[in-house]
Formats: sequence, C-alpha cells, structure tokens
Amino acid sequence: MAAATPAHADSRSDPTPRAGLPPGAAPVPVGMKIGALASRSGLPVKTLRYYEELGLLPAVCRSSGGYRLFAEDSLRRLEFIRRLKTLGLSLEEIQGSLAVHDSGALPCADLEIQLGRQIERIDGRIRELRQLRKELQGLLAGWQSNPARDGELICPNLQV
Amino acid sequence: MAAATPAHADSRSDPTPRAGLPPGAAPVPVGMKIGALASRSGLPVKTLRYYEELGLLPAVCRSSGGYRLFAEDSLRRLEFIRRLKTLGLSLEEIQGSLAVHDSGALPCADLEIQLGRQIERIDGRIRELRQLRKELQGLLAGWQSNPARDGELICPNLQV
DNA sequence: CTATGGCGTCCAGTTGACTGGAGAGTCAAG
DNA sequence: CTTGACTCTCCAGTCAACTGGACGCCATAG
Repeated sequence: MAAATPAHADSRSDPTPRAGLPPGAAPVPVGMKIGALASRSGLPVKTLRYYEELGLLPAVCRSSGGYRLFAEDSLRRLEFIRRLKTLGLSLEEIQGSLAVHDSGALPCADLEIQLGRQIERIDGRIRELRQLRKELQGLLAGWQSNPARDGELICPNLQV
Repeated sequence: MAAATPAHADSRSDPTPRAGLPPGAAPVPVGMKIGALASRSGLPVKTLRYYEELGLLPAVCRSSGGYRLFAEDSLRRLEFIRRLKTLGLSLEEIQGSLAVHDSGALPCADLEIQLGRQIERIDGRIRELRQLRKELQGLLAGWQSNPARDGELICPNLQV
C-alpha cells in the first residue's frame, strides 16, 4: 500500500470537454467533486456549497450529472478564506478581497485596509469591554452579599 | 398645566374586581395596560410582550377584554432588567435573578456570582481580542502593499 | 352609529455562518 | 440489477433579542 490509494480518486470522473489534444498527454482532470474538496480541505460539504452559493468559491463547471467540479486552486482559496476568518474578517469582507484577486490584481492593498479596519474595530471593542469591566469591578468592590432590604428595591446593591 | 395631564391616564379603564372596600377609598387601579407601561418605561410594546412571554415580566392579570394588566412594580422590574442588560447579562441570566427575587429572597448573592462570571467572560474576550490584535499588528508591520507575485499565492503577505 | 386607536394572537423576518434533513438523481462496483 | 456512496436542490432550524405585519377584537369619543 505504497501509494495509489487516494481516498477520493476522482480523476476520470467525467469526459473532460477538450478536443484536439495530443494523445498521450498527461491526464488533466477537469476538477474534483465536492466531497474530494471537502476531505482535502477539512471543511464540511455543506460549508463548501454555502461558500459557492455566496460566490466565494466558484465551481469550474458542472459535470454532465450536475455535480460541481472544483479546480485545484479552490484549496488555496479555502486556505485564504480560513486565514482571514481567523483574523476576524466576515465572509462578505473576504469576498471583497477575492473579487480583487479574481479581477487579476493582488488583494494586498485592499487587505491592508481591511485588516487596519479590523484593528480599529478590535480596539473599539476592547475599550467597550474595559469600560464595562471597570463598571462591574466598581460595583462588586462595594457589593454586599446580604444587604438589608431597601424599600421596594429588587437589589439594593444596584439601587434598582 | 400643573399636573393631572398624564399622557396615558389609564386608571378607570376596567371595573377593578374588588368587592367590599369602603366607599371613598383612594382609587386603586388594578394595573396599567401595556401601552402605559411602554410609555412610562420607554420600551416598545413589542418588547414588553416579549419579556412577558419569556416570563421576565409577569402581568398581574388580564382585563375582561383580555388586556394584560401590569402592576406598578413592573417599572422597577424593567429598570432592573435594563441595568443588568447594560452590564452584559443575558435575558436568561436576568431571569434567574428575578426568579430568586420572586421567591422572596434578595438576588444579591446570586447577582454577585453572575457579575463575577461576567467579568471573567470579559477578561477572556479581551485576552482573545488582544491576541488577535497582536497578530494583526505583526502582520501589518511587515506588510507590503504591492509585493511581487509569488507563484499561485492569493496574497504573498499572508503566504496563502 | 362609526371611527379611531389600543390591544390581542400568530407568524415571519432580522444578523452571520452555517447545519440538518427530505427526497431524488448519479455513478461505479459487485 | 442492486446496492451504496455520493451528490443535487430546497427548505428549515440554530443563536439572541427583538421587530414588523396581518387580522381581528375592545373601548371610547363624537
């Protein structure tokens, strides 16, 4: 069992629609089916279909049976998506960068802006959380677990 | 226009179902309708119904016409909810404290725990955000807006 | 009487990124 | 031919906290 036992050997799946190539040329598969892409990328099939539906992950074409066929570079695309997701970008933002890529340009300048914005969002969020933390801390500093009842107040510590 | 011009004078709305009270006693309304509570609390009617549905805001009873009637203390209850929401507690958590209150006890000890947990959640979240920020910062520190193309990489800066 | 407005229930939609399932078609192995 | 794995589309549900709308009853002013 040295080699030649791919879990999803999906090469010869469909009559590749090319004509007039020299016979004996290397077998160039037109694409992999979604299950192969799923197992190679580690993402669920459902997620891949969802990405395709959003336009993040275009399929090369459909097989005669209606199956999505993906190119090899779909894997790189998914890596790109995964990376940007871990950096906190939304799929919509990622789609923007991919659109730049698909237009033939490098998305780096675009991404620099997006990631810069992401830092700002994070800073804003951290500020909010710190403020909230401060408020909670202050509240708990003077907290009495068993205070005297204060009129109709639900919680005397909060004065409400 | 000194007084006596409430926007929603909903006192005499329904025949209060009490019998045998001394005549001449102060008019004690059995409750206010949802619109009155809405305008006095500043919350939308829809939200109040939603809270009631969740069990956060029990109505005293229904009028003969099927209208929810709320007690005066509903206002305090809503203040309590509002306050805890600004402190980041979920409605479910707030409901827990209200349940303690409704059982006749002070919710302070319970709340102390909840708010302590909230601080921990915040700390965790801040740590995550700081880590993410660091990663983004590091990435952008060496960022090249217009790098050379690197093979099939979508973004050379990210190496994906 | 009507007209108006408040209130009732029930159902659906919002946001984001999926996830689950039904029911049917495809395809290769045995 | 059958089986089983794989795939398709379409629809619904998840989480939270609402929000919007349709349709109909209730109550009161004129």
